Amino acid sequence: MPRYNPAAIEPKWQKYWDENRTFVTPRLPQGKKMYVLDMFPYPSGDGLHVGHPEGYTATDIVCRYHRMKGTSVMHPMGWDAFGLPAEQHAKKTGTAPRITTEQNIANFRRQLKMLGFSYDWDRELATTDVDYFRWTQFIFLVLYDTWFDPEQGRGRPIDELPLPKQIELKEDLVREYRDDHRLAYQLEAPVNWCPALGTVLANEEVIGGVSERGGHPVVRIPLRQWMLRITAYADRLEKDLDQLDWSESIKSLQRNWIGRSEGADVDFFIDDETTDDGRPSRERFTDWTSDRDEAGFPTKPGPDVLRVYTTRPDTLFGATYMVIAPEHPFVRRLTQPDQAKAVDTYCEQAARKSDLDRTDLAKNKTGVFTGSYAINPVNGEAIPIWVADYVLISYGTGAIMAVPAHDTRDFEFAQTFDIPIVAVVDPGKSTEVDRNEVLAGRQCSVEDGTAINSGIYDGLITADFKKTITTDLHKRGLGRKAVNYKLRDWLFSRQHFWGEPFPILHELDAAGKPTGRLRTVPADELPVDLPKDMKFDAAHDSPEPPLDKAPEDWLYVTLDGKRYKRETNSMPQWAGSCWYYLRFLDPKNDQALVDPEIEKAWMPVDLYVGGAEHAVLHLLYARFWHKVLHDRGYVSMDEPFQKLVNQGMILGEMEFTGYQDADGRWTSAAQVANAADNGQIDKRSGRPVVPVRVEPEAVEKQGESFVLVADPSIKIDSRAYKMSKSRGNVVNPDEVVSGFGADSLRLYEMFMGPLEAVKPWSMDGVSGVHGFLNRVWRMIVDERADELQLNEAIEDVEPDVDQNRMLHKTIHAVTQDLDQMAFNTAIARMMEFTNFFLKQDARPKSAMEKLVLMLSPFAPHMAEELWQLLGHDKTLAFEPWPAHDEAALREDAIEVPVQINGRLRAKIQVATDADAKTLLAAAKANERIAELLEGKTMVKEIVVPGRMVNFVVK
RNA sequence: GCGAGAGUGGCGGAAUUGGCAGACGCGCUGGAUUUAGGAUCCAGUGGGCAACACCCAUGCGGGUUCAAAUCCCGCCUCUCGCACCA
Repeated sequence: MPRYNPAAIEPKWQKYWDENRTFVTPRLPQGKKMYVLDMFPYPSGDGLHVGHPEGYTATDIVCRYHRMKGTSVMHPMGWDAFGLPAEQHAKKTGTAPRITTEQNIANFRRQLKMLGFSYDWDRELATTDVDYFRWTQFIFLVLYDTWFDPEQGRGRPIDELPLPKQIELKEDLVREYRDDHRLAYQLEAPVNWCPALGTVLANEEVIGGVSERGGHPVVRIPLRQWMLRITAYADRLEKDLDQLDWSESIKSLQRNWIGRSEGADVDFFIDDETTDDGRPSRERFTDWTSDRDEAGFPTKPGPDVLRVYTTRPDTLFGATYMVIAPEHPFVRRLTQPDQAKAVDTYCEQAARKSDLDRTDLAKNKTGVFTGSYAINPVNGEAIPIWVADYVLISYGTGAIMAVPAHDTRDFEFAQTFDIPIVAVVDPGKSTEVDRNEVLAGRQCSVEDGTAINSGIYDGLITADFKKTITTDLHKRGLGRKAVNYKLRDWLFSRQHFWGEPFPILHELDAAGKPTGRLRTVPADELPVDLPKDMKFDAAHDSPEPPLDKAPEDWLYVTLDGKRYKRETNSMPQWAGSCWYYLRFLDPKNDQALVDPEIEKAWMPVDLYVGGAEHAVLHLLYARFWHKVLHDRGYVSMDEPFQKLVNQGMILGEMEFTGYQDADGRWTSAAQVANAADNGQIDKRSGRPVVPVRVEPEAVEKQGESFVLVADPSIKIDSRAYKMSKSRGNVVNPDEVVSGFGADSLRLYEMFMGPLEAVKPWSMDGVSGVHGFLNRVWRMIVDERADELQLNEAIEDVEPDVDQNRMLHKTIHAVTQDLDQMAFNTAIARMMEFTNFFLKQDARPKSAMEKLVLMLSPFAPHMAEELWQLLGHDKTLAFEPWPAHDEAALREDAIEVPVQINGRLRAKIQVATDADAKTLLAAAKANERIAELLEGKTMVKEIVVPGRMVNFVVK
């Protein structure tokens, strides 16, 4: 088989690596270590997608490269295998989720092996393995057993939680107090229950009050849930980003999500007793302030105040009303009888809306007046308290002071309800707003500026004002500096079968009702496996988890004479992926989640590659767990992923789209607008049009855009779309491998462009790199012979100077590119090498060997085959990476551009090390330059040795 | 609206950080070989031009500099994320 035949050599070498256990990693690294991790896939029924091999090829190249540089490399692979699709499949077909999952894993494993990745398959694991989720459950117990000590800034065992004196000896109170501090706690939280689908939906699956799939009504009902107190770690999760080698854009996504803000908590006096006009009395307010003056600012607000959080304490004098969220506990209390009906109706409506609906209706502010007033602590003025759903109960204190002059939302609200607008910040000269309009209260300005209408604070600039007033409020016991986060606690339970069961038992009383007392399943009795034989209903009629219908012998447990019911919620898919990188290090350990010695030797993950879709949640959750495990002494470092790279999405092939109406008449793409019914119309005629795929031949570029060749007045859209089944532009790796081979697929995915960029697929591009591999093959192999043998141009001779220079230039460039993960340019370098040596009649064997070694991380199958042909009897996986020789790079002469007034006019040949003087002389001696300089006045001569010469003349 | 990133030939993309714009690949054009080509080889290929002279050209408009894709200012467009977070 003298022709390059990937279908034969790829399986051959895959078998070789398997049988020789080439990539099995030792327990502990020997010498320098490198832990390279891929985000493990969810093994869907559709199989691998060309997006998967992109990141996997990149990490495989890095691993193979570093092995050749003598590093101990850890490179495992596994499966994020819990998830809803297998459960839905079970409901439809009756096939148990475990069966479906195993089939899908087998398919994924086959596809990954087909691509020749150098994973240590002995470490393979799935989050659904009972031996694995035993430790996921164990970590849950750690979370349950931990409270966050804000003073030390770390998680500590719950029995170290200091107890307030008054509860010390009361068992039930102690229990409650502890439960209130655990990192894992229970909460009644609303879920989206869809009776028609018989399932609980995630927020993003509910659109406009109905399910995304099928459009069935969804109701929000409260359900007991498990929560994880990730907010306790918000500060560390944000700060520690600084020490990580992640792209700024991912860090900023995380920072954004955590959403730290600094401001102040401020108490506004409210009172059940009011004067005739319905406002709190002056005297009682004065008494309150003097009380506060003595007692200071209380940690928890009492019933006599409405506490707000603000990032703009400098605008306190401009607060003309207050707003509390419809769910605020004071709503009822503050509502005056004549407002009761309006407030009730409003709150009821708000309760029915999902968070999403509330924000969708952002355009118009709604709200109702409660009839009550609060007193602004800085100026003693009584201001009305409203209820409005633009204030969220889940952020800050669920109540705000509204400063319409300097907050756009408050401004809109105040305009709608005709509430006074008082400017307290003079924006000065501003490009954003009209200063006079702002001062008159007709325009809103959120900019910093100078304080006005603010009593003794007038004249202060915003930043100083904030500091000063926060200190003053604190002194008078009216407020305090505060920090808030957008990050919410993590809703950690799902009403699904196919997830990790919680190791939690609920105590039952004699009547079989829960007493509210919990008991954990002891760590040494884990795992809690899922019940084996469970029937699945296509839908069930209650939002309770499916495990509620588990067989009784699973569901009920009797311990120490007490009866318990198992927790029937299951953990979310995130749970298993939160710590898999630790288990890979020690996957068979049945004594610990990971042996500390091994953990210390291999962690942290030196390179983590995956899609940007996990930029926020997965990475945040995993970092959170890692920090808890660190605080509790299970792992040595407090960040798991040192370097993170996100591969860009691979889009479908470029498409040209034109628009036609029902009669087949074209409409220019520039004229197309979205119609109300999701369709598209011609803006001018109003006729509906439909997108039509246009062949590339029918299109040409004209100026900035593409137009129809047949009618250049018709503009055509050109873009690549995300691959999707519905668009029919999905590329299947199996297809590419059978057409071109795995090496071509790998090479193409790396050659497309920078790893992190979003890029469109092109089958022609695959055939392009396939052609390159063919040329490499022909450069080394005698294609005309019947037997596999070396090309007769391969000779056992020293390279000549030019050949040697090309060789070492290539080594130098490829090595540098690999260090920077610039795979596309590394491949280009090897193409140049190949183009050069194909023209050489004598190809030194040593040079060919070095190319094969450099190519091996990219196209390992072909490289192994050629390496063998070049006379080696074992794998090249551990051959030393070629080193370049600086001396070989030297050129005798170089070409230097000569410019006149910055324009290229000639190129001269000079010695490589020519100094400025020589260079200048050579430039002036050039015929063309001399001619052009004739009769001109020299203003300046710029000479950069080895680079260029520029004459500035008049 | 806020945040991040990006705009370079027909297409994907290079450009050692201010120093010859367009490496490498695709596509296209011409030629060679071939029964044939979606195989292989050779040559060409940013635009204008008879021209290898010259002019224009890195989203647009200014600026700094001997010199700008690269630095500064102001716009425009696209992609992604967040979205009433007080």
